[in-house]
Amino acid sequence: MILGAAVRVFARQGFHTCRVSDIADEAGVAYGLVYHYFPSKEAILDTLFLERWDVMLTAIADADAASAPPREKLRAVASFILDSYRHDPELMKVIIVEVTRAANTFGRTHLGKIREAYGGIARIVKRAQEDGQFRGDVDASFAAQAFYGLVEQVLTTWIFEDAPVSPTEIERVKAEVVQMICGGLEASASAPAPSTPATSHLLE
Amino acid sequence: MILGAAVRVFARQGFHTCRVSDIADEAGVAYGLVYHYFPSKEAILDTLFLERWDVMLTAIADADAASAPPREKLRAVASFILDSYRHDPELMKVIIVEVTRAANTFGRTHLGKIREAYGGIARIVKRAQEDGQFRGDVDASFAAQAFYGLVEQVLTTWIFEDAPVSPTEIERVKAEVVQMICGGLEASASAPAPSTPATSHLLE
Amino acid sequence: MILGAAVRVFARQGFHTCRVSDIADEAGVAYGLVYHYFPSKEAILDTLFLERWDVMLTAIADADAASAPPREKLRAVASFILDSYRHDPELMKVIIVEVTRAANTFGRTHLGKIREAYGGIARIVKRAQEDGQFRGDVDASFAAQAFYGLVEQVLTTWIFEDAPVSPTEIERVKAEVVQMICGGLEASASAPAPSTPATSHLLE
Amino acid sequence: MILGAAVRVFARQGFHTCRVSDIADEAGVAYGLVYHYFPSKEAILDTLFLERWDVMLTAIADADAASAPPREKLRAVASFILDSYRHDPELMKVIIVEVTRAANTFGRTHLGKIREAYGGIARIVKRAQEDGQFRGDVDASFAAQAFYGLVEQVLTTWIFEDAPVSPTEIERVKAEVVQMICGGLEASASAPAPSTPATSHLLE
DNA sequence: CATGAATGAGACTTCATTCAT
DNA sequence: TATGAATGAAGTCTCATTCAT
Repeated sequence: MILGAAVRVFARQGFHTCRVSDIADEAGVAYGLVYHYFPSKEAILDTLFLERWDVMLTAIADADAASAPPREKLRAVASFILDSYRHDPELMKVIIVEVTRAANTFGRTHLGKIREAYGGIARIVKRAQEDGQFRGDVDASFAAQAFYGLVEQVLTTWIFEDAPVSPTEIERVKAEVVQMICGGLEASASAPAPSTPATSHLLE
Repeated sequence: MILGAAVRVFARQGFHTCRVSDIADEAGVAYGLVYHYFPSKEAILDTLFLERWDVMLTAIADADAASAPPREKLRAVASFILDSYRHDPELMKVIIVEVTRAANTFGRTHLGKIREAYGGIARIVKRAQEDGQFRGDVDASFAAQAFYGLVEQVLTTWIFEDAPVSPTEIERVKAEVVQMICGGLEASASAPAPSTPATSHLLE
Repeated sequence: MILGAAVRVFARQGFHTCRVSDIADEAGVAYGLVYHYFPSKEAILDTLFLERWDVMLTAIADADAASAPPREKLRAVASFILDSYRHDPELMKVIIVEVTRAANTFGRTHLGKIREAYGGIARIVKRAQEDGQFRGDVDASFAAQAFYGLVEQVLTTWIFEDAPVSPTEIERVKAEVVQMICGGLEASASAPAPSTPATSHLLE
Repeated sequence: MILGAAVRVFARQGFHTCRVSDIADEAGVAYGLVYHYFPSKEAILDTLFLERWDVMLTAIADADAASAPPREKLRAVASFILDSYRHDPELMKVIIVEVTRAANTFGRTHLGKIREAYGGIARIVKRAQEDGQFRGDVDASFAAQAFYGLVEQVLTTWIFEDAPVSPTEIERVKAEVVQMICGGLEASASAPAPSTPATSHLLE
């Protein structure tokens, strides 16, 4: 399947460094066939991103809609993203490296979609602030950036390490992310709360 | 000056999308001259990155060496990076977009240098944990990722917005970053402490 | 019908600029079917041309065979060609633009057929010269070129204008063509003779 | 020289059938160099056409401006075009086959320029009609089409024959063209007038 | 130092044609 | 008949890099 091959090739070589024929080779087809299904190399990446990102937007919305403490909502989002990485690290690498951080190319193209994710997380924070569960003196958008930035930084580190990440580590990081964002670093800060395991992720 | 022109062009068009002649045009010289000073297009970006990154590594080391509470140390680092952005947003954009997040190309080349920065921040955290000022149940490397990830996320957002950032906003964000990382989001967490203004940044 | 679709597409986009799939789309069939009826894209144009051109050769021969004054014979030929344009301007456009003037491609392939037309017209002139009705000091082949060149120039102009031509204008041009070729431009030359309407054309 | 090579290649193979590398090979340079001077293959043909066509427009205007009988003016125009063919048949072939008759591609692009030529010839006719030297019952534009169509038909025939044309034949044709257009075919029509040799042509 | 003509590998993309269904 | 997935040769164009001047 061409999309699958594209994910592997984009992840391995990067969008700009790979050729369309690399994708075709990886898929075991003639490269003309790639153009039978996609109008251009860029369209392949667009398709990959949009398909998966929309699932994530839904996951964020679902997390927000749940009747759970904010810690749990954020945990659900982190869980979703990290599980997505666990199930298809190559796709997540492509999305992060080639899209969400590519300010001059695809990032600009998909800026609206990317901001939707930030906005969804910010909404979770805002609601928690209104309920008095999160302190009100932090800008909700800023908090969303902290949360998302941390998760993407973790993924970026794994991406650079290029080594498989164990389920155990994934679970530990989920807890750490939530605790970090909610409780902060300082000794006087709140202690971590027990967590519920997440049940869905980006690529089930 | 060719390096300055390269910064502007890389920032505006991206490394892969610009041509060597674009840099030469921006610098007002013939493109052959670029090869008088640099062996290749890649070498220009390498030079840009290495020159500036080393200054940052020094700034992190300096912050760690100071006898100040960890909050202040982290604030100094955040301050340095954010002031660097304020003084040369184009260079910071290039470094972030084209190097530190470019897992398949320059990011891999400069992985060692990039990790040094994480390590420096982690050292600050570790020391604070040993002193009992930061809780010990958080992995110091993880905390460093949270801190650095947040700062880079803020910069990435500004980069995408492509709008000038006011000194006031920069200062506000410095405080928010430290408070976010140290105090966390929850209502029971510690209140923000007063801050000291930073005195140096990446591009003085 | 595929030939009809091909005419429209060749006329609209040109032979080299259209794709076989454009023809299939226009015909409302899958493009594989085109190859069921024609061995190649070129063969479609060959077929279009040959089918129609042979009708014209017959028309020229018929005109010559008639017992009529040379003016009438030439008028019959002009009439045939111009009426052909009126009834299917797209087909005539394709024949002229893609074949009779395409010296490097189809024009060369069908050179023999094209010359037959010139020869037929020249024969009409020659006979008129032998009868003393046309002056003898003009090369018959040259006269045929003048005649045919004028008609094709008129059609080319209409083709470029891409506007429908009224029956009235067609009739006027028929008279003008004959008068121009037979009487010339000069004031002392012979006056136009009344004309008989033509009864057949290339595409009845 | 690249333009010269392009003329030869376009003439030999046709615009659509040749590759840019054929032009480069013919010119004895790397094909990248072609793109150093021209932005595209099309631009080469545009340049070829426009450079030469403007010379012809000037020649037509000059002929019209001269104080000579209309026969002489038309003879000057025919002379110019036919001499142009004699001096660079390949260029004239390219202009006629690939531009002035290419209704779907370059002909459309340069329609304005092409019509200027028709207009210039029509102006000569119109003036002669006003002077009473040409009969007034012929549309001047139509007469221009007859004249130009005849000349292009002669050139097209030579182009298809692909054989060198002798100076003698060229001269004979000049006289025949003028006589044909001015005197017509019929026996009662005016006799040919003696002609003056032309002194310039498209490619001196 | 400085120029820009020249090179040519390499990328994307097109599309006529084949063929299994 | 009819479809459209699949092929791959071929073509245009880009651009990093070299080098004579």
